[in-house]
Amino acid sequence: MKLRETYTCPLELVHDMIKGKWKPIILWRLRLGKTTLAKLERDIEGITQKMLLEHLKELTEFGFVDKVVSGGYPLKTEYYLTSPQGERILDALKIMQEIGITYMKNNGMEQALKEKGLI
Amino acid sequence: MKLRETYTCPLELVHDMIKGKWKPIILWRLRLGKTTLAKLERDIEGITQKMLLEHLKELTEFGFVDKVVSGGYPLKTEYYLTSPQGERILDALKIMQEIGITYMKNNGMEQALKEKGLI
DNA sequence: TAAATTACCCACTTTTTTGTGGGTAAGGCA
DNA sequence: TGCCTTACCCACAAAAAAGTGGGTAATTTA
Repeated sequence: MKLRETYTCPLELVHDMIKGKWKPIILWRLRLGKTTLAKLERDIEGITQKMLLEHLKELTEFGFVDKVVSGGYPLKTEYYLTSPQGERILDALKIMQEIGITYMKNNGMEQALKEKGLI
Repeated sequence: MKLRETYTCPLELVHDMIKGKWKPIILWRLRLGKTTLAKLERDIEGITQKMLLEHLKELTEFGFVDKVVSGGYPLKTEYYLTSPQGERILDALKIMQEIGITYMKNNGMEQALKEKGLI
C-alpha cells in the first residue's frame, strides 16, 4: 500500500494506512507488548514472513509501530505499538473485536469463541 | 468480499466485513442519516454506481446497513445505518477520523483540513 | 402508452494485493 | 574462521478487488 500524494478525508488516509489482510491482526497481537519478528510469525497463524515484514514496515512508516534493535545473542529486534497513535488505533480495533464477538454470538458461531476463551 | 466459512478471530471477521476501498467512506456518509443511492453517488466523489451498489449490498448483508423501499414518484429506496451494529462501527471510524486529523496536522497537511472545515 | 427516473445487474479488463521460492547481511559463539 | 540464528529483500506467479461499458425492471407522470 502506497499512500497517495494528497488526501482530503482523514478517514480515507487512515483506512489506507491500516488496510491489508494482516495489518489489524498484527496490531492486535502487538497489544500484548513488545515482541520479535519470530514470535509474531509463530503467533499469527498463516502469515508468511514476507507479508509480516512488509506490513510491519508500512505500519512503522505510518507511525503505528516502532522498533528497537539490540545486539546480543541471539540477535534481537523488537516491535511495539507507538504512543499515542498505535495505542489509539487499538481502541478502534477493540470496538471491531467487540462487534465481532456480538455478531458471532448472534449467528451461531459461539463455538469458535468458546475455543478461544472469548466467551 | 466473500466471508469465509469459519472465523476464529472476531476482529478478522469484522475486518473482512468492512474492508474494501469504499466501505468506510459509505458508512461515514451514512452517519448523516438515511439517504438514497443517487445522493450517495453524488456525495462520494469518484465512486462508480457498481462499486456503490456492491459495497452497499455487502454492508447490508453483514448487518451494518439496512434499507427501506417506498414507492412513490420518483422511486425511492433509502439506506441507513443499523442499530446497534452500524452505529457501533461508526465509533471505530470516528477514532480513525480523529487519528487522521491529528496525523494531517502533524505532517503539514492542515490545508486540506481547513478546506473541509475540519480544523 | 411512451418517456423519465430510480434501482440494480453482468461480462470483461485492468490494477492491486498476496503468495511462493528463492536469496543476502550481520552479529555472536565454538 | 566457519556456522548458527535473526532480520530482511527480490522476481515472479496467482488471486482478489476495482473499473468500464454496457444492460434490464419497475413505477409514475404526461
